[in-house]
Amino acid sequence: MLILEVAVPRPLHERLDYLPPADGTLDNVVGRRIRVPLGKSKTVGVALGVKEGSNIPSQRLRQAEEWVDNEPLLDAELVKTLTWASQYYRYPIGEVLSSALPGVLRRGGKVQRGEVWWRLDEQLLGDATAVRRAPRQAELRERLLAAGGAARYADLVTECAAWQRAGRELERRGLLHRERRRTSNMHEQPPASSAPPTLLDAQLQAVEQINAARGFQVFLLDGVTGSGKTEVYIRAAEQAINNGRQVLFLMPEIGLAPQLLRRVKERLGDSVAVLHSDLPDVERAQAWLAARDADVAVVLGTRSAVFAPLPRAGLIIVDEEHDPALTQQDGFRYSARDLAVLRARYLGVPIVLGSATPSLESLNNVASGRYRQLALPQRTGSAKSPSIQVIDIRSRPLKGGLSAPLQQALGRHLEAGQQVMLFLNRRGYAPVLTCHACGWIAECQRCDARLTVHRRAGNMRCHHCGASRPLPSVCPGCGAGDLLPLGPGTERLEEALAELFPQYNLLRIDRDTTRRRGELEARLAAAHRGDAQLLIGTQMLAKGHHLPGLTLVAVVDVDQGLFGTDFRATERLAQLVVQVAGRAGRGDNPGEVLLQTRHPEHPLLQTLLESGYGAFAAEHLNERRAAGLPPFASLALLRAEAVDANAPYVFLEAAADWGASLTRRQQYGVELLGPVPAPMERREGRYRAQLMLRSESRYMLQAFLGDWAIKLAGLNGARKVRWSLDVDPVDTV
DNA sequence: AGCACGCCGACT
DNA sequence: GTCGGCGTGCTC
Repeated sequence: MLILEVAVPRPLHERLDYLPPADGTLDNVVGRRIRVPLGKSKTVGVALGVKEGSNIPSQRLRQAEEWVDNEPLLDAELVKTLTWASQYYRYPIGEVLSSALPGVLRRGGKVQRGEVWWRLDEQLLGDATAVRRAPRQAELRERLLAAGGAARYADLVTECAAWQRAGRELERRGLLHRERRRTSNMHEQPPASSAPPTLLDAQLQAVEQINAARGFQVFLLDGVTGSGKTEVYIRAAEQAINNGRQVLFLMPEIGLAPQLLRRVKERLGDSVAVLHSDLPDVERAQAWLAARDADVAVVLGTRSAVFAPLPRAGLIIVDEEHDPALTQQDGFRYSARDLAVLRARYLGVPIVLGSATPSLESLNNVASGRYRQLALPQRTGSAKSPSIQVIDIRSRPLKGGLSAPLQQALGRHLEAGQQVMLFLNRRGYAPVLTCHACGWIAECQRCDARLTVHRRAGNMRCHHCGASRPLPSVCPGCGAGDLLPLGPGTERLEEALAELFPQYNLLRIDRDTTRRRGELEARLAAAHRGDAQLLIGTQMLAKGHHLPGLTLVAVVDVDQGLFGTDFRATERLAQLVVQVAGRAGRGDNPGEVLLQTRHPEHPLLQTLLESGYGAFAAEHLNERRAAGLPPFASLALLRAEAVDANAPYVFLEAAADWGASLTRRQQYGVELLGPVPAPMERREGRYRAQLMLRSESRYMLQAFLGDWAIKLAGLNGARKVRWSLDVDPVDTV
């Protein structure tokens, strides 16, 4: 008797066996969605195989209801990749499949293919009398005429929101028609644009090597900021597309997409699907299906786009490969970069990992010969590398966090008509509020953290749980006055700069000023136009933005990252400093970078400034080797949290005991470290602890996890905590 | 994850 | 006597 193996969206590590549905054959079942009964309800699963007979007693077997798809939605490669990911990250296969599929498809829905277009009725083509008295409608008609009579609805309403009503009105009068068009323009030639830039030698060589690759090969494109990595990606993509192949382009943040998207469309044509998790459900499904049907040549997206189907794959690109945002941090925890490499292998295509500050993992893979390095050591055009200097702020008076030398430098660049950027990874007005009289400090009730003062909003907020309280007017500790905000935040920085340089325009870019949709893009565009001379920002300003007028970049407080608890803290800081510095001097004028610190002699700063990121990385790799840390060892982290302070330990002790008994039975060479409290023990009212697993061998760690992880859910106390297992954790916090 | 089953406390 | 608390187990 033939049995169907189905992965259902439940936290089950096994597939479930079903009798085949009454309808249809059993050819080509893998990757097809199927409606099945489950417990009292029904659900949609994905068929993963057919087999003869089942271990489940036949009276307990239930019959699958019906196929959702006539042909596989997920192709063999994607099923293989997802199955591997489920095994490696120890996450239930059904949930892994769920996270790969856009919501609509996951729920068994079908999506209308193609996009909505608006087409002018013939009556309106040559004759404008019908819209004579309606300026919006006339405008829309002009726009559509210019596009040859029809355009994408989505493009039109983003261009001008008022056209939505105008169009509806025309539609009502039968002067405009709504229709669906499938993209199907995979080989449409891009519009002839301005001549592509001439490549530097190093860029040319990189492109040639990528284009010469036959089959799977990993390239690490190690290019200093401003060295033209994007141009290399585009040239390599161009060749893949010309060969009728698809390109997957991953980047850490969708905030970087608009600039890139424009460039990609300009050079590679309109055949691009954008795929990220903020997209409305239906659009996501359409983009996903467009990739699956090879209607698009380029799939551009954030980490979840690594699960886009690529039936005609030719090349994968991962930009900013070092960026932790490429790693999913909750639920199904995976590294999009690592899975992209796996997919490239399964698909037999080259993959390019690009960064100005490659991860130590990737550099080590270059050293061991697994990856091939493509170096771009020079900036393009006339841009020179910026000079980097440290300002020792010990015993210097600070105004809003700014030392006198920094203030002078700011004045100098501003007077020369240039832009300056101040980088401070701390939103709000001040990170601490204290009482001058009694030493009281504003703390979060639910986390081991201080409350940040947000002066403009008139409250104090916890940046870890989001709790908010009004700013007290007198000290809640002693009832006296004197409440003092300590330390700088971006809001305070803004205040100080407005006072110091009132004649210049200021633009602050952090999560507080860019909460609304499109606000980040708007502010970046304003920065680009030069509307503001002073730019203030957090982390989000550090990445990839090209601002030609910017000549001075200052890191207000480098020390924040210097003594982090995580073993990757120094790597992160080095990457941050180099990336931030890379924003300066990308036009014709040389850039200057200033770092304020209380530890000018810190070896990280010394190495980084004197010898650069490469030397830092080499040195740091040696330290990692000596300490037995990744990439010279593999880690997994079991986390647990609960309202009851003891509950995490009950569970983690049980897990550690179970692990120890396993290692006694068989020599896995896996060390169990802990349980220990998490670096911020209490968060959102829950106590958190963790158990670290370490092994010299990834293979042995995997073998161990195979035996160990499967039983975690059944351990003593497992149901009293929230727990999660993180394989290859990006941070141990 | 849902959902039911099951076994002990305070209510119409 | 029952309503409901959430601990435990199962989903083919």
